This record gives sequence, structure tokens and C-alpha cells, in this order.
Amino acid sequence: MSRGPENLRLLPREQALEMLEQHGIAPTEQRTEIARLLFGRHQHLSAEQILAQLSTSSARVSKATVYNTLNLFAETGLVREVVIDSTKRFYDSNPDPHHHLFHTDTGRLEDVAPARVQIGELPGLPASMEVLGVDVVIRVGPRRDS
Amino acid sequence: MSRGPENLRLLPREQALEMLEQHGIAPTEQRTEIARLLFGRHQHLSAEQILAQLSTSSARVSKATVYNTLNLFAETGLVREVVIDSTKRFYDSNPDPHHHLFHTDTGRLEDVAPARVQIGELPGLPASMEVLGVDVVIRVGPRRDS
DNA sequence: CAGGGGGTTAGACAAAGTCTAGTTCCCATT
DNA sequence: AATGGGAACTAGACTTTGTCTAACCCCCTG
Ligand SMILES: [Mn+2]
Ligand SMILES: [Mn+2]
Ligand SMILES: [Zn+2]
Ligand SMILES: [Zn+2]
Repeated sequence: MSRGPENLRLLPREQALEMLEQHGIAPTEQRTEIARLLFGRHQHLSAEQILAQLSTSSARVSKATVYNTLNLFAETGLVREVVIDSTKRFYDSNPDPHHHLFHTDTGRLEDVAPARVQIGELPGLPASMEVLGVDVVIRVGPRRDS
Repeated sequence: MSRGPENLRLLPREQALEMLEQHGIAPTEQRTEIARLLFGRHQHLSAEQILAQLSTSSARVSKATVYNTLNLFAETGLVREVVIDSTKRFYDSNPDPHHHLFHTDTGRLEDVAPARVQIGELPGLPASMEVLGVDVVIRVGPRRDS
């Protein structure tokens, strides 16, 4: 289930700083490097993958900081946390609303345009509660001949 | 996050055996006890909760067997595995198609009628692939005043 | 120069789940 | 009756993912 380097790409430092700025996050060196890596493209990375990538690069970031930073990014809405594989959390760099196709054979996660899924109104939800998000995951896999 | 006994109820042994039978699962004592507990009502239990319940009852079942059995139940489609909190898997005894409301404050999972969730055609899905299921999770929580 | 707060770090720790090796049980064959 | 084999169960070691703790660094401010 561990996919390759996937053609690494880094967001220009300039833009990473801007993203942190807009979410009220103090722009430290480590946070900037994590943002540059994660937002270099639309992708779904686990903390483990980010940690591995950073450890090869010149920018060394500790495990604790990777986890702290990703939690911070998620809390402030900078990144979207996606839970599917029960053994791992993924961080989604695609900021637009969308859903996911989960390939059970490869463990890969693919984006799906939200237009393809329509959700009706929700029944009575207490006024004190609010909808924080709607996650739609379409699981696909090799046809199991019945 | 650990909720109480929740008014324990057991499925009659007769019916548990029938369920196992219908899914081609050999009816051992342990599997039967787990089925009786899980299917005693519509609910969402973690392996941990099942293990805890069984350890108090007269039927003693080991950790390995609880996990093995739940995996077996999920593979054969007897039970539905629901992943939300990445640190725990839930096993859903409600066999009917439905979606979930996840209360982020309590960690509780609530069933939602499958209402209108329409999936459009998925482009570029190879003929060798099939949709295994669609999971919709609506995350709700206390209104965070902004 | 002293104090304080935010941030980072290594490594200890915790929790969920898997794996291993030994055992029990059942049934079929001799 | 004895033997053999396979399926299932078990305790406990182990792995993986993520959190916590305590020390440290750095910068700012008084
Ligand atoms: Mn945003
Ligand atoms: Mn079924
Ligand atoms: Zn995505
Ligand atoms: Zn349910």
C-alpha cells in the first residue's frame, strides 16, 4: 500500500506563506515546508508519507511537529482530513468541495466532482448543532464474480 | 468516549445461528455469542466494546477471536464496517442501506435514512471495476460561534 | 539582562489491531 | 480404540499510528 514518490512538486514558498497568513497560522520554517509539500499538487497524503518525504529533503522536521502541524492545519480549515483507510488519516490538499472514490485494491483515493452526488435535506437537527461536513466515499474494487 | 452498557439485549441463539448459516459461516460457540450480542439491536459497536461486553458475560472470548470474527463477518457481508474516527472501527448491525450522522462531541454514530443520495455516472470506471458501496457520513457538532 | 511564550524536538507512551505458536476440539480413517 | 489432520481458539508478543512530556531554542519585551 505504499505508493512511490509520485513526482514530487513543491509550492513556491511565497504562496505557502500566503496560505498560512490567510488562516492565521504563524509561518514557521517547518509549517512552511509542510505546506509547500502538501499543497504542491492536489493529493491525499498521510502524516507518515509527509514525514518520509521531509526526512529525505534538506528540511528536517520531527514527527511531533508533523503531527502537530497537520492537526493545526485541519483545525483551521486549511486542509481537509479524510478518514477511510481505518489505519491511517489522509490530508487532502484539494480545497474545493468534492467527494472521493476509494480503490479498495490499491488503497488509492481519487477525487470526484460534487455534482455527481446529490444529498437531500437532513431531518431535524437540534438548533444547537451544526453540520461540520459531509463526507461521501464511493468504494470501488475489482468485480467479484458472483 | 466510552459510553455505558446501553441496555444490553441478546439475539435469540436460534436466529444467530440462522444468520451465520445464511452467510456460510461455521457456527462456533464464540461466533454465535458475538452475533447474539452485536445483532441484539441496531447499533454500532467497536471491537473493544464487544470484547468488554463479552468479558463480563459468562461467555469468555479472546481478543484475537473477537477481531478475527468481526473481520470474517465483514468479509462475508454479514456486518458492515464503518470507519469514521480513524482510531476505531465500528461494526454496524443495521443491514439495511443507510447513512450516518457522526456526533463529533460524543463520538456517537446515528443512522440516517438513505434519503436522496443520488450518484451520477462515474466516468472512467473500468468495466473490471464495480462500486462496492457508498458511505455517507455527516459530521455534526455543537455550533461553534464564530 | 531577566522573563515569558510559542515552537520544535527526541523519545517515552498509549491504543488499536495483527501475528505467532501452542492448544483444543472434532471428525474421518485405519 | 488409536491416529491424523484441519479448523478454530487463545495468550501474549509485536507493529503501527498517533499523542504526550520534558527539555530546549528563539525571539520579544520590560
Ligand atoms: Mn481554507
Ligand atoms: Mn447480509
Ligand atoms: Zn480529495
Ligand atoms: Zn448504521
